Amino acid sequence: MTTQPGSGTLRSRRIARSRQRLVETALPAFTERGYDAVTVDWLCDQAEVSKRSFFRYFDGKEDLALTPLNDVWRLLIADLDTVLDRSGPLLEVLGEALVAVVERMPAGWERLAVLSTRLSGTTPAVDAAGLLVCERFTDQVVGAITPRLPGSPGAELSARVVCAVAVAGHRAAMAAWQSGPGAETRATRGELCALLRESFATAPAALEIRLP
Amino acid sequence: MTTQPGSGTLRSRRIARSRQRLVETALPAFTERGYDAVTVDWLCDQAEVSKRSFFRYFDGKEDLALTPLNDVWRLLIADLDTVLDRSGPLLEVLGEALVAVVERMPAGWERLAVLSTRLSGTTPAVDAAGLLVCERFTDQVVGAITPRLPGSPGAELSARVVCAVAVAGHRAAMAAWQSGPGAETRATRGELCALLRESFATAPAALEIRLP
DNA sequence: ATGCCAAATGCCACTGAGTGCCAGGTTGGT
DNA sequence: ACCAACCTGGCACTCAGTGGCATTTGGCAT
Repeated sequence: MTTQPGSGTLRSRRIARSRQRLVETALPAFTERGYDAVTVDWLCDQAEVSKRSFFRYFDGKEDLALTPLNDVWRLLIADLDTVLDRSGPLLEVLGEALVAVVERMPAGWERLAVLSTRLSGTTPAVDAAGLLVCERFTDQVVGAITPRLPGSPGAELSARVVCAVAVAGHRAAMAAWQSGPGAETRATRGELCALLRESFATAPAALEIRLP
Repeated sequence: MTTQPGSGTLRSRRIARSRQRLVETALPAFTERGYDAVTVDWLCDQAEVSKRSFFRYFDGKEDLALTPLNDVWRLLIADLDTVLDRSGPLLEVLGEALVAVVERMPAGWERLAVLSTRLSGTTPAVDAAGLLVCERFTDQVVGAITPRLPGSPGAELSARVVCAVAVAGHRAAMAAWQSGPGAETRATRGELCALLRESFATAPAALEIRLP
């Protein structure tokens, strides 16, 4: 978790700082020396955390690599009940909520998010883990939405389809954002939000696409 | 690969038989004793294949577990150029091609496909690997379609969205198919194709879904 | 301040996936 | 029959991830 310093108990702040230190160490190292070449043992050494604690903080090496991205989804999941109280097309609601969550991420999130996105573009294991998190998000949405749309047959499939589109839009936006020149230092949150809005606005028309 | 016996050279038939033996051994074992409890070493022992060869036949343990499902996507990818020569809405074209590929799978495919689907429902690592294969399918479609739709801006995003919907429809259909009573022995290919057609037909309307 | 308890930590040994290397065997073509 | 290419098995190795347990430490009530 990318947590603001100074919140919660001393204990939880220590944990947050350790996690933060690991992420700050890992992402640049992965980028420079390659994901496989950077071992968990080395990272633990650098961040002065025992390997055992590492696996208490993160679900695994991929989870560490995806922290900035996963934080977004986790936060969105945490807010789901509030988000789904709004009315309107589900895809729009999810899109706006996603933008809102991105805007709420802590300062400096951009730099790590860029590295994380690039990493999932180059490292299949990381990409797979990221897709899994998105799928879990979908499950949460389905679980939260079915009771809200009583008696509508096929609501589950519809929710899944909408989430799939949302995830695809998110991935496309992240890919475009990350690929800008000098993105690792210059990519701004405003640009990302604009890309996200654009993806979500364009997506519905995509189903019309025809082969000539 | 679930390959028909008797095709190709002696060498490739040996390989196909070894792969087949591994899959036939693995999927029931995974189901009965649990994915983690069944080790690669044990499987190699059973199928009389060296561990070294195992990793030459499969990309990993997950790839083995997903063989029946992955075969479908791989075959679809192999046929992509032919498939995309048709005209009409991309989603429909992909849907029909998917059904056609399923119908072409070798006899007895159903039994293993059911086990494989269940496995990805219960084992996150397997599910993640499955999602990755679908994502690679998407990449292939994007790569094949961009040159065919010259000068249409946003064609890439559109293709990705359509593939995401196709994948979601496929997953929903497989989940429904596999969950039928006694599916491990009684699930028929006809049922699956019907479910697939239904998913693909219903999907476009899903984007209209609204919150009250 | 003090002392207790639950939670966090570190350490060590262990399992299991996956790989590099190489020597020997099999196959298919000529 | 022979050769080159490819396949195979075996072995040792790395590294991710876990179980168990003794120890520390922050939180909190007194």
